Amino acid sequence: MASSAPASRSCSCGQHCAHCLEKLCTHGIPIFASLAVDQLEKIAGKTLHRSYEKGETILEEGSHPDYVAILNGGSVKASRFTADGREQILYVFSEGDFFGEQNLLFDRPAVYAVTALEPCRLCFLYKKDFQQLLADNPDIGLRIISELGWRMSHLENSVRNMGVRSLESRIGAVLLELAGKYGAKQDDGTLVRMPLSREGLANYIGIARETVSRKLGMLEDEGMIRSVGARHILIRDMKALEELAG
Amino acid sequence: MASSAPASRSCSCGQHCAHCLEKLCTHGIPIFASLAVDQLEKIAGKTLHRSYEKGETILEEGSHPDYVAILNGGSVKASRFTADGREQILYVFSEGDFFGEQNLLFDRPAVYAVTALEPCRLCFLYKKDFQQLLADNPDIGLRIISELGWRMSHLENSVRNMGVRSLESRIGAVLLELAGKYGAKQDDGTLVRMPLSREGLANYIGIARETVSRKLGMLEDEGMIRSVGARHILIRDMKALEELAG
DNA sequence: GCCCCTCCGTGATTGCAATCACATCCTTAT
DNA sequence: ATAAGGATGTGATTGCAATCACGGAGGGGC
Repeated sequence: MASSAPASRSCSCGQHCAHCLEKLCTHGIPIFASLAVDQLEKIAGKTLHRSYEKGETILEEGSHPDYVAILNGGSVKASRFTADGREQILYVFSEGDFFGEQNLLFDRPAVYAVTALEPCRLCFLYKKDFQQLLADNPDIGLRIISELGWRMSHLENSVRNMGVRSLESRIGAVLLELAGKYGAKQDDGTLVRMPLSREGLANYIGIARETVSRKLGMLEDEGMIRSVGARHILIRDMKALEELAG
Repeated sequence: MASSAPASRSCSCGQHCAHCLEKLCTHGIPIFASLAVDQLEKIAGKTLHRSYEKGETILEEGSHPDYVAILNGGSVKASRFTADGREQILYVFSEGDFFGEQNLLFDRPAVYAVTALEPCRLCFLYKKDFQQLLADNPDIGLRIISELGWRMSHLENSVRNMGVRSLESRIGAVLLELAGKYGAKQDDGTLVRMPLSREGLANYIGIARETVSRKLGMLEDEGMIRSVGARHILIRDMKALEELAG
């Protein structure tokens, strides 16, 4: 894993131009937001990079990764499996998200598998460098706590939603979430690029694939949304959707 | 809230005897584990203390507490409510657990209410003091990350379990969890003091109260457990229960 | 162009847990 | 002790989503 040669990321133009910043893998990552450019470059120089194709496994359940992985482009899913092979998707990560910090800092095995949902790029920061970084910048610890807090909010929402009976509100909630991450405003509504297939959606909210189809069909009949191809959904009435999601 | 006068907690015997350590509210709290005794005393001197009766609300959903609360004895539940008034319990906290750190560090409103399940004691550490503490001891930040990691594992488990169809395994999982926190080994099994009523259990795992009764009855018929009064359950066959929970 | 394979929608059936209704037990206050 | 109110067990019924089964659509490779 992550065995391809790391491209040097230091800014070759001798200045910190926008162009080079954009190519810097540590740039735009929330947990590194407090670092200065030269620090970003220093860290970037220590990372390994690798691209993954759709469907490739990045991290296996139960493994002991010795790196923090930072998602630099594309999106991945993090999922757990039950004994009888059913998948429960816990998170959909996209650019700027990270994973593996628990395993690295506290030597716990990974409790979920991470799989690419589309072609994506990751950068890996290894244990020693990450710990050094944390020691030098206590601020990063705070930012990690903050990010974990958001992630917990998300899970708390999931648990709450799954405890409720109404399937519709769960569908609504997940559509809103994906709209926030992958949606683009248009004249006639918000067009959402769906990183998950219908089956993926089903495994994300914990219901059957067929039920997802049926409920989405109902929402479409009501004029709330409209399917656009297989991988896009247009939200026509955001307000109604928000009300549905509660 | 927390308006009763704080008792001074510094060690009056002039030495760090076991007796006084036991009374020190900061002693035995995991996130403070790396602090020396004099630091523990210093923090303890800055805390406010208050006791709560069963059923009392400690923290309301949506409020902006400016303290971290550390549970010093007893147990509490953290729960969210749906629009139609249904309760979903997210956590059962007991001695040594803390809450409120997200609200305090990042000024986010509390997303769950916290209510006493039995008489309990809390100590409150206010914003300024907590931030100072974090700044002085970066180690505490790491310990918070660690604890949040465990809490996330718990939620990830909950989501996974709720995504699975089998009610039995969810019941089994929650019994195991409570056994770990409130269980005592005996000759004939593990006796678990149940902090939650049957309705509480139901709201914890997201199913109906009646179903909890029925499923527990089934487990009792199978000889796996035995109800002892209303507030205790004896686990007679731990192995079978673990298998059930997966 | 064609085939193959995966993803997706839809109908019919079934099963399981929510809900409703009520009797009983337990706790607690007076 | 006793009454009152809440918590709990249990049966009957119902509703909703899982499952099963299949046809169709779309997309990628050759």
